[in-house]
Amino acid sequence: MPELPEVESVKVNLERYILDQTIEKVEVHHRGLRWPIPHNFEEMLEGQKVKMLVRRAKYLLLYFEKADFILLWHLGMSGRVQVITPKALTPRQTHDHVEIAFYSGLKLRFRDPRRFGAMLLVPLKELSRFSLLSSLGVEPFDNSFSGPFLLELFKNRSRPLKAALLDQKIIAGLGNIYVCEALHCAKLSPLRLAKTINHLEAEILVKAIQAVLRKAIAAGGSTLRDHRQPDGEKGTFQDVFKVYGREGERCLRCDHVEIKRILQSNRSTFYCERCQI
DNA sequence: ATTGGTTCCTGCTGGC
DNA sequence: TGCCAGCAGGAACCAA
Repeated sequence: MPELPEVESVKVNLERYILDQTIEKVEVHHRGLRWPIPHNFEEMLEGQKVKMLVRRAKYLLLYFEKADFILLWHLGMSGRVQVITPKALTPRQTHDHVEIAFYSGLKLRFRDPRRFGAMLLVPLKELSRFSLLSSLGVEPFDNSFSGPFLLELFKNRSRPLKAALLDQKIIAGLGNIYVCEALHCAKLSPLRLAKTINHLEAEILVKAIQAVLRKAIAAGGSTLRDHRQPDGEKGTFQDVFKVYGREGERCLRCDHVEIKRILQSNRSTFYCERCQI
């Protein structure tokens, strides 16, 4: 489940391989992602030299040296980017929908069984008003993301903290795993309404979100099933989850209380009833 | 304007 | 053992 830490890890790993590399050939084997891959996709990308990679929320943005567009890439639920070197060329698998070959001999494969991912070309001049990006909320590591800022964002929000934190229009990049972990870290109940948190709690929550994300990025993200670095490495943050997926196990902070799993807007929330108030 | 519910998709799991 | 319902989740979309 690529959330901010997974996408950031993919970005950093991918940079090592494709920065300054020129695309020789693009093959699309399945155009039916979240939005259909346009028919000029291949010819637009072929010949382009990768200049820069940027992560925004859970999106990966590829900038090219001479193109007047970017490649906007979302890994969806099950998306995985695989780097293949000429020496280790493996056969294409069922859900490898897109292959990008570079003149260096390197090849990228985008594998996405559930096809919730997306690959779009967005003109640079439309970037600032492109709705998928312009509607995104604050980046958790942005300087402006502070306690008072979060308090303002949550003012008048009559939704549980869980739902508010998952909303990409408020804060960008958190998914189910890291919302659960951050709320546990902040000792806040996922059931609390966003508008009820006070100044101190907002401060603590901001710090908790950043701390959890920072640790997860350092661990290369969480590998539950699909997530891998482009070079094949797994993330390890799943080994230190405090609550996510730990229903019925002991809370690592209060020791003897069992972690609860509840459904909030039809999605699992894991939390400790005792220490998350 | 906000909020909650539904939907897309495939692979895995648990119950019978 | 085999089948199938149910679940997993990111986020657009729709309805209230």
